[in-house]
Amino acid sequence: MTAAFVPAPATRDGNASSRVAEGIRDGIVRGTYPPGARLRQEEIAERFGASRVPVREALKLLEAEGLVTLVPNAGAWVSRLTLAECEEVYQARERLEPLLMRYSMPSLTPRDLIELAELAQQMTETDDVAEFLRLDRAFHMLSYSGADTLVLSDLVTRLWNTTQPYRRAYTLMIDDHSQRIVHDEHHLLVTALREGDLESAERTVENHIRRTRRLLAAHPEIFTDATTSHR
Amino acid sequence: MTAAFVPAPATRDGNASSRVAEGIRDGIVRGTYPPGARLRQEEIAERFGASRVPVREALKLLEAEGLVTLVPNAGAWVSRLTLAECEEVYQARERLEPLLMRYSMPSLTPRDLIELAELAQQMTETDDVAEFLRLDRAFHMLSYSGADTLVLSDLVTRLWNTTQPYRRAYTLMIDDHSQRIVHDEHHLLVTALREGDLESAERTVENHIRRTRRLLAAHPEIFTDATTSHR
DNA sequence: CTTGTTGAGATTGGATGCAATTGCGGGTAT
DNA sequence: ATACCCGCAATTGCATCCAATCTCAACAAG
Repeated sequence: MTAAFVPAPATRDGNASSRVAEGIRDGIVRGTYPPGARLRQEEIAERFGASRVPVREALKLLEAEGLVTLVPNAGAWVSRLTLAECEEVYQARERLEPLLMRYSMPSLTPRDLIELAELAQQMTETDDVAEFLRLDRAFHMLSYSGADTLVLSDLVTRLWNTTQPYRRAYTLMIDDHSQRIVHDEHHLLVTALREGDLESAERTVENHIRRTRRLLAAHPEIFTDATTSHR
Repeated sequence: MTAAFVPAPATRDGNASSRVAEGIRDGIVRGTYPPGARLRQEEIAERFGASRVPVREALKLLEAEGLVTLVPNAGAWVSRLTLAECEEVYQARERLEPLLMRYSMPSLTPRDLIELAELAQQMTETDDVAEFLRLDRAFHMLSYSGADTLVLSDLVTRLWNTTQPYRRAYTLMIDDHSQRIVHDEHHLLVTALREGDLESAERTVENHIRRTRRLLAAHPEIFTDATTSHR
């Protein structure tokens, strides 16, 4: 028979619950759902063309990922981190990401290195915050793409996800000087990878994360939310 | 009014889904549900006196915790780790637990230290594997109990949970020599904590985990399962 | 003006029932 | 004997429905 004539409602792959979870996760990471935002089951169900049952399963999943805070009989909110919690995540990342880099580096191809350099370059050329964040994430994820790990890459991705809203808030207010340092660090990382200097790559990653952590700590106002006080 | 006359079915606190999740998690950690075991929704629902809906939510939660592997339209199994994945978890622990120790140590009370020494002593006196594992877990968790962290302690607990079945399998086959080393390491840790030597405490923890990782790697037969081939 | 109370509406939690998919066993052809 | 195919039982996925609980705004008291 010829190709399918099915309209393909654009939302037809995978389970409803996984689809919903992915959608909400995406919304949180992209900033559509900011920290503290209430997530109403019915609203989400309608948004994804499903009933409330798969939505609740998705919320449970995201709760375990740390992206959503569930209060029994009350509701679900996008998780909000305190500065202290955010620093915990960053400190965990400082220790885990160099390890992941160790797994990844040996398997990075010359093609990957070229692409990394391109991403780093593109980051210097954009003014759009969303684009900046997208490129930054793509850059680092690509630098870890050589790692043939399941647990570790998953873990790191999750830590990235939970802190993404604060990276966004922070990115909105950094000055040219700080931005320059970010670019320098990325360039240093690419260089270390190119030279096959694992030690240097690991330390560059660690420093990159540490510096961001300290900058976040210097801007506690990011965490004292202006709107509601939900957690 | 006087105390409630409700029969209290012993399963009456919290949501059904949380209760079920806790129950299954407990079963996996205690070894009741071994890796690879099939988890049938209806069976679990009956076991916990609930319907299948909260069971499914619990399974989703546990999937995100890494304890359960969900295959769409097929079923749920207790997660089975390969040796490589287990080593990933242990390497992550090697980096995260010293950090957690750093948070915890300053807040440990003299009472905690006494209890730690007691737990370490009790471990040398038991022959029962389940008891040994229980004490080991209690020992380490107590050593981290000073940490006023949410993210980090949660993370570490989860990593412990996912590898618990393999610790059990491994404990079943260690000789007196290896067991002696475990006790020595615990004693060293208590000493370091007592002396307030953070550096030493961190390194002892790291070494303790690293040694276990290497011993697990020396017994790959633990991971090649004899029964089914489900993952 | 602030704080506590109360009741209706909104929202979540869970059970049941049905459709969809999978896995498995017997049968058949090679 | 082996590989393949088909059909039924078992199991999962999901929508709907009802009960339980919370939210919130209006109101009253201090």
